[in-house]
Amino acid sequence: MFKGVLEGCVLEIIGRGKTYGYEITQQLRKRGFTDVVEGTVYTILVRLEKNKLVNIEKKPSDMGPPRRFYTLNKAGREELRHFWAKWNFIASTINALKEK
Amino acid sequence: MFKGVLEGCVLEIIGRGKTYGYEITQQLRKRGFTDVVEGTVYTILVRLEKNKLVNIEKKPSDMGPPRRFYTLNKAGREELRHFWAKWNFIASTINALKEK
DNA sequence: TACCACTATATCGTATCACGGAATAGTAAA
DNA sequence: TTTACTATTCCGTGATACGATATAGTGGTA
Repeated sequence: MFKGVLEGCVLEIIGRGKTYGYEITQQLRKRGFTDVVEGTVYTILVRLEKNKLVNIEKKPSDMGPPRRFYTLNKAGREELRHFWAKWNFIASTINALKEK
Repeated sequence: MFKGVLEGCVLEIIGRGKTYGYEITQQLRKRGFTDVVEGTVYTILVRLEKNKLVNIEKKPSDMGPPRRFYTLNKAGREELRHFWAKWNFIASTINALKEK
């Protein structure tokens, strides 16, 4: 029930525009997920690819090795919507438990 | 980072008064965690015991086999406080991501 | 009696998730 | 040439939770 929260966050970030693993990691860190490591993000990206939720484009970079750019496909956008619905449910359930 | 959310919920329920595995499961279901199964709760209870967060008392029941009643000890109450602090942080981080 | 429903605990195997570490690769600056 | 930074990949591991099943006790009912 509580699984895949980080995956949902990664989906959300990809949903905001074409991006790549390293940048996603930076984004997450900046946003409060301070101790997310690259390894974690890349495993999630591999999973997203395996589950066919993303399109991938490989482009050379002048700042290091080539980057793999991710965008959400239709299934990915659908999954993202599911994720937020699930999150809202979880958050309200737990907040209710907290308060009463 | 997202681990142990269900464990925290179990701690909260125990924190409200002496209770036992089966009853905890019912409570969780009633409160929205509709598909929590006994197996899951018992693994958590074993973990709480192993981590010395609870006191246990065994009492006969006239409604079935004897029950193992759990209460939080000092470490358990401390852990519960930690859990809610962590949860508040997670919830606000994710809600911030959701909104902007 | 035999069977079922409900209460209650325990245990085992498994999948998934996320972590941590290390290797590899590329560019640029010191 | 060494270091720092960007960037990806892979591998091993631990923790969490799920699912299924076994066991045990009580009470009702056919």
